[in-house]
Amino acid sequence: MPSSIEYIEKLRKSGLRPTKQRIKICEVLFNTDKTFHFTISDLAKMIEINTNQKISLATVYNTIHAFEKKDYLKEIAINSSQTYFDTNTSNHHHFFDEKEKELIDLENDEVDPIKIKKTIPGKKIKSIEVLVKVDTDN
Amino acid sequence: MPSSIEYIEKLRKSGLRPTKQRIKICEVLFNTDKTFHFTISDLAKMIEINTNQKISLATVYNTIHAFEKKDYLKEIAINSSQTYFDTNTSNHHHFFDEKEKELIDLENDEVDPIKIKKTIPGKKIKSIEVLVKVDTDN
DNA sequence: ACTATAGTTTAGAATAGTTATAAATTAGCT
DNA sequence: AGCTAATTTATAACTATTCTAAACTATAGT
Repeated sequence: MPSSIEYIEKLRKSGLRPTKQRIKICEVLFNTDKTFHFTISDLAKMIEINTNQKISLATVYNTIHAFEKKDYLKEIAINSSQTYFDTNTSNHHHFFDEKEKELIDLENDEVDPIKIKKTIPGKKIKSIEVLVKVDTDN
Repeated sequence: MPSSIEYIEKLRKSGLRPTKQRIKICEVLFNTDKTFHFTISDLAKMIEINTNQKISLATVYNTIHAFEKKDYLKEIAINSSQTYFDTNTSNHHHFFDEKEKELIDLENDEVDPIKIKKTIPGKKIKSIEVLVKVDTDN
């Protein structure tokens, strides 16, 4: 459970000025043992609940994009009307329940290693993402 | 290279009335040996080029969704500002070049079988999609 | 063939998520 | 304290997509 001083350090180290908005967003995202998935609107609600200080939606977007660029967060590849982010930045995959719009982590060691046999001339692999769509069992 | 009569049959068989708009869209999508990837705006451009008859954008959306539901097409899970579709409905995966916004097929037999070791109680797997993000090799 | 009806198309409005703008504020230097 | 560049902010703009409701059309039954 890092303190705000640690977030200030973390932000500074990655070249981001530790503003009170960024520190607050760090607290909302990282003051927990478990990682989680969220959309911008989820996050906006969490901030509103956790705080008296209001953060503009534009700032929330800016901050999340900055955090993503600095690898505090990962964007998850699904198409949904909203973009999902993950505070778990380790190499891992996802289940997605389209009905519940719910994401569940699928750790790397829960999937047999993905071996890609095809190569594309002039291109190198940057990431491999597995999305397992699930449905209610009936 | 199916003829429009074959598209009429195909549409009827799946319970879709063979309107001239749907037949034209079938021609644009399926009158080719190779399958391909497209966005709605790609498709709208292709229709404009291939035809004198104008098709309303709402109809293009309606038709693509109807075709997707009938498994003429597959939607590809990536997050991009636009949704991608694939005329290749076989079980397969994709490379995605984020810079070029280009998709490349990765056939099922070009990836070692994906074995998911985790299960979610009450949920069953509907699909497994692998997205390999690539970057210019340098 | 004619008609009724349900399905389809259409233009345009509405919606929603996201990005851009440009003015006000703030962090961090000297 | 004062300067400067980075950041925040409210709001406008943008864009992909969906909705609406009126006009049109395929087709089944007569």
